[in-house]
Amino acid sequence: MVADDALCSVLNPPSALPSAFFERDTVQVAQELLGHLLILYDPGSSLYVPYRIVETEAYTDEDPACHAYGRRHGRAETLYKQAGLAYVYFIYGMYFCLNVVAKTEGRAGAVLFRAVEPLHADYRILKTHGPGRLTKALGITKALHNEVLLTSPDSPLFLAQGQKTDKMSIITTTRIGIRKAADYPWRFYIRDNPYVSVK
DNA sequence: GTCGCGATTTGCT
DNA sequence: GCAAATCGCGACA
Repeated sequence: MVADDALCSVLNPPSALPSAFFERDTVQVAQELLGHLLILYDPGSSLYVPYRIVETEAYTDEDPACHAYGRRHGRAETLYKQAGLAYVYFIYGMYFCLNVVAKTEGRAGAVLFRAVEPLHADYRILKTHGPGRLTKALGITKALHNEVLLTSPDSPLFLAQGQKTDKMSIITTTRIGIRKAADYPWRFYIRDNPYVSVK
């Protein structure tokens, strides 16, 4: 467990979420990731920088909008591999999008990170509302594609247990920026959080 | 405030 | 050739 406003050192690393957390239904994982933490390790200061996950979307192999839909090769191959891997792709000629593979055995699927909230004051100036801005602010590139997002302190980026607040309520909507399966209610965000990309 | 455009990868038609 | 899980900027109202 990490104090929400604290940076952690290598001597006291945040506890990563177990791989079993991601070996479940993709839509359920997308919902439950809200309130948990994305931790970025800064090698310069040897500190872990925490961000609260405030907005996610789910994509599965039965979903026409998913890169794995009807296909099992190319970049989408990662979506069939083990849960907890990073799936990073380049889009619109300019932006990266960060996902974590989350699905039951034999399936394919991932959760897209659309927005995070920097928990440490020094990082609150970053623009992290929106999948493109988020990856730009955190320096996430295709270099992280296929990296494991579970182990600390080996991974530069991983997911950790957050403090769930009693009053955190979750809004469910349709996903942003897609035409296929535009009616699927698979986008989730924390109500009233200022870092959510689109209210 | 709202609208339209350009950035220029990836993979499918 | 073109659409896509996007964003920032400049034009106009």
